[in-house]
Amino acid sequence: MAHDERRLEVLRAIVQDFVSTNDPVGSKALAERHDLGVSPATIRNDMAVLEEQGYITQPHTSAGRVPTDKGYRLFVDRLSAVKPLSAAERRAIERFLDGAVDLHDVLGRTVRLLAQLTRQVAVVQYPTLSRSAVRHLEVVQVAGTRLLLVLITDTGRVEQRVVESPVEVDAQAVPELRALLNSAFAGVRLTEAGDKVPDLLDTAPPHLRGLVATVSTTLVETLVEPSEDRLVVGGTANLARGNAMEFSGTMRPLLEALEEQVVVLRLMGEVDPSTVLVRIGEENAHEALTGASLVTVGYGSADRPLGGLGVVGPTRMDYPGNMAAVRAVARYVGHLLAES
Amino acid sequence: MAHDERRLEVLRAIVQDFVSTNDPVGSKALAERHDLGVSPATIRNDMAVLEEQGYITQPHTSAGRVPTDKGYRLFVDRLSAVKPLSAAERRAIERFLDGAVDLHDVLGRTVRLLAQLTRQVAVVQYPTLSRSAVRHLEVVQVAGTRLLLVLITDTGRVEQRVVESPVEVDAQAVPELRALLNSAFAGVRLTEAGDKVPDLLDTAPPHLRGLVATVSTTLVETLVEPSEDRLVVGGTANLARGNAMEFSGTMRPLLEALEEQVVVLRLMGEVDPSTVLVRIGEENAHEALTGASLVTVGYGSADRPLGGLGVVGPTRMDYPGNMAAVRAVARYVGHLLAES
DNA sequence: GCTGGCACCCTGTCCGTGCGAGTGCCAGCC
DNA sequence: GGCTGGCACTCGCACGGACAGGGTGCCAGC
Repeated sequence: MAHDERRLEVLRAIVQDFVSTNDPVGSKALAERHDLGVSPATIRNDMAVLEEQGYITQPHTSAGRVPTDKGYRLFVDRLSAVKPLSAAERRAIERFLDGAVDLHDVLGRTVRLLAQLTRQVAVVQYPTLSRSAVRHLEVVQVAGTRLLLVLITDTGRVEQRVVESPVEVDAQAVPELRALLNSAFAGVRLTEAGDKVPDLLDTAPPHLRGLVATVSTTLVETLVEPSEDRLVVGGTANLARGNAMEFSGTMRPLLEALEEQVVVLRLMGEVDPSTVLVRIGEENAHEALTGASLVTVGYGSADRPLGGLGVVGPTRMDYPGNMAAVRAVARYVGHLLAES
Repeated sequence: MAHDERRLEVLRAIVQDFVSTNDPVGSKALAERHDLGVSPATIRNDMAVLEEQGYITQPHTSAGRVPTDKGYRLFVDRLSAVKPLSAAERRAIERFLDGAVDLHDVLGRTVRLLAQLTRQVAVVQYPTLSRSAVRHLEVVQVAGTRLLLVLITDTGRVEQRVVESPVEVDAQAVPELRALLNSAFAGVRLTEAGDKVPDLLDTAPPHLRGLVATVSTTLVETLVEPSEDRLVVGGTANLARGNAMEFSGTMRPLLEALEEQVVVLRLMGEVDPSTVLVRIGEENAHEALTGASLVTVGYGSADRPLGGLGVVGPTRMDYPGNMAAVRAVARYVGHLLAES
């Protein structure tokens, strides 16, 4: 029905105008700025219906309309096309990310890049340990009973743990231990590391057995557990951008949630590399994130997801632009980490 | 002269009142809340002198007085005693920091602890590489021509670099290379690593010489250079605390400076473990930090400084309290890292 | 050198008014 | 039936004047 059709067109126009101006948008302005082919009065009628259906609302009587969360949702789902990035932006991505020296650097650059591209707060999850495999294990003795265990994963991540041995460790035993651990764990996914322990204990020479048990317990315990996921956050200065702060109340709860990390990480957990996920306002089901939207996507390949990244900003954000930026950056980072 | 004496007492009272209430403080309120033994009129005279000398100022005619940067400086230097921490706070420090599993964790906890203790933004510098020594070097081949170099320092820090070799690397050569590097560099301060290279090249067996040259060049180049210093920032949510934002304009430049890191790191460079350094407002000589004060101190021992930590907040902050907290935390972290 | 008193200044607040933006509704037109 | 122009109505906001309160500077007196 051409009828409904136009109504959606009106909604799209409202979202676009409101995102770019931050003013509630009225029927007259809409008619002027968009070729809707109808008069303001007609638009008013459509608006009344849209409001009835819960897609828009007026902050107070006799002000323009503002999209609701539901309105943004419809916009994202049906009314927007992902905006392709400009050539300059593509180039910026390459230039920014090339020349990173290590994982930390890659993620640091990524987060800054995303923040700059979208003018929002950017978050990047460290490649999840549980999805990676052991590339190398290193054991260094730092004191009589104390060993430093360094794990290098095939995603280039380096993890360290101190292991306290109940008995003095013979310096001779360290290279043996290293060899044993590597032959047992090299190439093994961290999630499956636990399964290898019995085998390892069987094959270990008797004089090392105690030590191997201690070390592999720590290894499995601390590294299989995915709680250690970390998050890199950047561009928080963008929160303070809108002169009249965009967020309803203060932005403090948001800053707190970002530092908390756990909230955001949980949301990141559901992400996959093939689709950009958008969570709008109340959909986040977390108090601090009411009034905020997340645009997230996984990076890595479909069979080998590494983690997630995205941006968080006010619900009043440029969804198509941010979705495009997030997706493009995720692809690039995925390639970068896959080949290293 | 009892005269000057009282005038300073007035300044101290002004600073204390203003810090706790955030209202410009007037002569009458001062006389009521502090036992200065004189009448408001007298205090007014003293205030006029203090203003003349530049220690206080009035935001506008007929409002109370507010300390200037210079006033805070005098307060910090001469009028305040470092407030000892409460037993509860000491316990909190221990409880918070114990049970950290690795360096990253220690620093993360530290920054959260400091932020919580002071209700300001906290910053902690990673232990500086250039001041540490090599504990162990690990070489892992990740592809034909690509080696991953992992450096473990005696401060427990782990650094990694990818080294691209011009020629295919023989898998056999890797253990040899590792042994060579370790015997050459183990125990050597990173700053002095460069000096060892000629020796190393002399003693290296001919077939490894090219490889050793490549690797040690990368090592020295990238690791001696202190630019890689990192900063952990926490408690930014505290910036948004003051309902009427404490900072003159917006807090955006400050957030930007904190993300920039380099600005703060430069200030951290001058820090040492024996004295708490306070930089007030304009003293920071950086635009973004005008209106902000830094309280910093080094951690580590005098002969072995590791890095710096501190808090940044509005010039209107509780200097004695923050100085005490910063010092106490630095001491504890210093011990913690020294023994690991 | 301190004190009380007084005139003065300034800001923040409260209220009333006018204006403008935007709406809803209605009658008329295509 | 749907669209349009017109019109009355409703608020929010900006402007401006009045007012109270807090704070100062100065002066004369002790």
